[in-house]
Amino acid sequence: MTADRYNARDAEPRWQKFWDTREIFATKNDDPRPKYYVLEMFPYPSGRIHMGHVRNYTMGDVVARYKRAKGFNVLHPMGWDAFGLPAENAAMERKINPGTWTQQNIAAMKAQLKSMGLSLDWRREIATCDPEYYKHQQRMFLDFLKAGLVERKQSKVNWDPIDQTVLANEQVIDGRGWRSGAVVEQRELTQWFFKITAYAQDLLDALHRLERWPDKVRTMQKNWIGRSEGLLVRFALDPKTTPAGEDELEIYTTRPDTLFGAKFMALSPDHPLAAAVAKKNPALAAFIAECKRMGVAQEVIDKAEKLGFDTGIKAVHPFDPSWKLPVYVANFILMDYGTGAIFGCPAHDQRDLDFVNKYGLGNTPVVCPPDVDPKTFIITGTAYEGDGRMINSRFLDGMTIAQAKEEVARRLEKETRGNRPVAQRQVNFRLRDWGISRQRYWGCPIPIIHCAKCGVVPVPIKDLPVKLPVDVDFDRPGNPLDRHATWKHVACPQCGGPATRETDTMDTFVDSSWYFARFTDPWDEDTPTDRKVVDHWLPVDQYIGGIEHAILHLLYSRFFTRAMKATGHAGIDEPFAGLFTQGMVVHETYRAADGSWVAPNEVDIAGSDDDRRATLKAGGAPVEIGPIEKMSKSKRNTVDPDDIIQTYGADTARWFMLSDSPPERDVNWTERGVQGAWRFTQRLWRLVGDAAERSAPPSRPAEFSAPALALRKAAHGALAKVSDAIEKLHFNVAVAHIYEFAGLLQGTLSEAQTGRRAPDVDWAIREAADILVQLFNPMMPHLAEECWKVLGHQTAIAEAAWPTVEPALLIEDTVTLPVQVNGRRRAEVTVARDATNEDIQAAVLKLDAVQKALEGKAPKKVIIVPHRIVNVVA
RNA sequence: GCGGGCGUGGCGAAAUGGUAGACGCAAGGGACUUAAAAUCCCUCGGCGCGAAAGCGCUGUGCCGGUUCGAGUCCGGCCGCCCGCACCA
Repeated sequence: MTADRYNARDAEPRWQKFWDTREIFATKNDDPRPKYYVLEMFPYPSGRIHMGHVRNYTMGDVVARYKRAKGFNVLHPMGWDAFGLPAENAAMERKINPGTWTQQNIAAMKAQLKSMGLSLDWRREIATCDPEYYKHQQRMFLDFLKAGLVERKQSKVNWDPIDQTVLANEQVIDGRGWRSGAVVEQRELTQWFFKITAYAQDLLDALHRLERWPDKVRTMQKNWIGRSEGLLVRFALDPKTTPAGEDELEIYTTRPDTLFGAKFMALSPDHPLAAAVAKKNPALAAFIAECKRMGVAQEVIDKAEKLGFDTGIKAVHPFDPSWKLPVYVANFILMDYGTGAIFGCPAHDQRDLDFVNKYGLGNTPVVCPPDVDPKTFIITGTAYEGDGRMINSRFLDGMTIAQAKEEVARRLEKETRGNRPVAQRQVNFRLRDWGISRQRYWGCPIPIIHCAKCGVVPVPIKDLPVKLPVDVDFDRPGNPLDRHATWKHVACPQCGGPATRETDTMDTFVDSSWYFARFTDPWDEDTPTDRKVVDHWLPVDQYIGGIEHAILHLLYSRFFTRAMKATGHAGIDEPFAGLFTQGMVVHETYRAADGSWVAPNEVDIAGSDDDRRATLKAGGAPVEIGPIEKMSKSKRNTVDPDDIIQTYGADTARWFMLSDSPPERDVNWTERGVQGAWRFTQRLWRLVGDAAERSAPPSRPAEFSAPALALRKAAHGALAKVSDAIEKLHFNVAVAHIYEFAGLLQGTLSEAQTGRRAPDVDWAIREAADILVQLFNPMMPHLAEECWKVLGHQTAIAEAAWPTVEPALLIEDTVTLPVQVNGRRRAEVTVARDATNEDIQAAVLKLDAVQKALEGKAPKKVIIVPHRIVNVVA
């Protein structure tokens, strides 16, 4: 006999302990079975897990448990992305050491993850703030440096003068530091860079091979890399108008075909030629200063008007020495794309058109759209950027854009000035090198020593790790490493003289760019990876995480894996063979009368769906129900996973996360939905209990009666469908099939209750119950273990093999086909499975409904799709 | 502006070009109960006919097209969401 109610609070910790002590989820590297590596993006240890984590890790766990049952040696590890700014903020606010704060958070979140019943190999746990982890990262930094993949160079950065740190673009809001509120300055700083651009073409090309990645992510990366093919053109400058030493201007264009529509040239305010002219022209110097002050914030750019300043310089058209173009400095030209200079063709570029309309430079259309008379084609407020034939372009007239591009390139490549061709073809990328220097404490120290005599000296590998000092203070802004009394002062490894450490630390995205490789052998003390082991496990077969990492983390990891290959730390290019990006967890919002946000657990909801009313639990004041939005602290519409697990159990939370929406879409967390999931766990428990009371014959019956056979067919059909859905990560579909099958088994049980008990039916019921429990085991593992035991199994279901479909049971003797007449469904016909088309046609034409629909006409054609449909065409 | 995705009942959603709405939620009706909860059964896109079983028409944002057959493929609109963006 089983208890009436399933008690998750009792069962879940018990089974978690069981799995733990038996080390059921400990993965061996030398296991001979085929490998399967499933990974969810590891969390930042903020202190508490949130529902997004629950969704992410539940999906991964379903895959892990399913693949394990299917006979794979599954690697399913977990760790902590443990460096980052929040720890420093906590240090400042609460006077607690960032390391201590992080460790406390890890302990708390690990307990929460354990309460979810995830099938993780915790022996492989890593934290990126652990010197045992980051020493290997420092080692790879040095190897990358030796391989020419790391570079130190000056670059323009956002500098917060109050916090005295570099800010990422995302941390600059309306031109001000997000924390200090100070107006951010543009500074030239010397920084460390990973040369991701060295792999720009390869990172782009390989996207085509990532077939199990969402198209969306591939497209985003493609756009981010931003390849363009164009022409570098050297324009001669009219010496009469140009400062000494400057005789030409090189520009980059993807539209050399529009060269005869040129009206002006434009330089970036950061262009050296602009600086040269500004030396003798205070008005230009002032203009350039104004442009730089505008900054890079998105808001500013959106609103900024196109502004220019005429330098007085004239450039000579490459096809016509008598054609002179004015050279402007313009605020919309970026120094770090192409050459920082352009020629402007206003008729076919909106920005250029806006510019000439402001400065009265006019425009000449050179590409005429199809079906438009060139004589009447004029451009006024909107540039024409489409296809067409060349006009007003001398020798290009009549050509297509592609032909014209080619013709211009061919001619200018042949022409020379000063022994060099006037133009050359060039591929350009939008992608920039990855600046990894951060003026922060809580990150991986960059293992470099600066010596006045020897310059930049790598820390010898034997001296790794360069550990972070623990005795730091956060009472002032700025980098505590820089002002630490002793830490940075060291002897130069080369000359032994006094030297200082690099006090910048690495961007935390470096930490997460190789953790998936470290999981394969986290015990290796000497090297970042064991080549045999890492090449066995990688690539990750299924990676699961949020879309917010579509570019940064996923692109950095792709680069890092290539760099690891180049330096012998791995043998592959692509780290993630399969990628799945899950949707967010969203929830209704609530607002009190005074406009303040109210949390879901402070609200009572009454009324039906179309007339729902919310009131405060405390006091009963009315609450306004707002739109459904992403769970966030600011809107207070979060639900605490601990509360849900306490109230309903982890299995219920997991089930609901999977059941309601397709995994890539947002899921709306509702109390009703969770209750529905909870009721289903209880229903399964009762159902399995009832089934367990059937004493199945010890051996399989030789023959099955119709009801037994029907149940067996349903069980094996469900098995096939659920397996297929899990393979495709269609968890909501898998859940639906389980609901359906559970309902059917329940129906059979209550029918069998009233009738005479038959051994073959009982046998089929026991088989069906076993299959049912196996099917929901990946989603609700604790309940499954408990049910498995009730069904009399001696071993854990976590170690049971996935059941095998009996293919014969999926084949019906007869099939029922819908019959259409002229595409409208009129009847159905049941025929033998192997009936010939002639038989089917004869049977169909005999049907009254068909004859009626034909209205005496003879059928022209009868289309029979085997086992699918019949369509009679009259 | 460029790129990508989506649009199906009251709601979340299913549906290799082949019976649209599986499954769940909500709702309505019934059984059980002193009552409630829980549980079980039935109904559930719209319109119409019928006492009922059932039958007919209509229906997947809008307009066209391809096809024996379109939620699905193609073209054009409309709407929503997401990403990128003075990238020459």
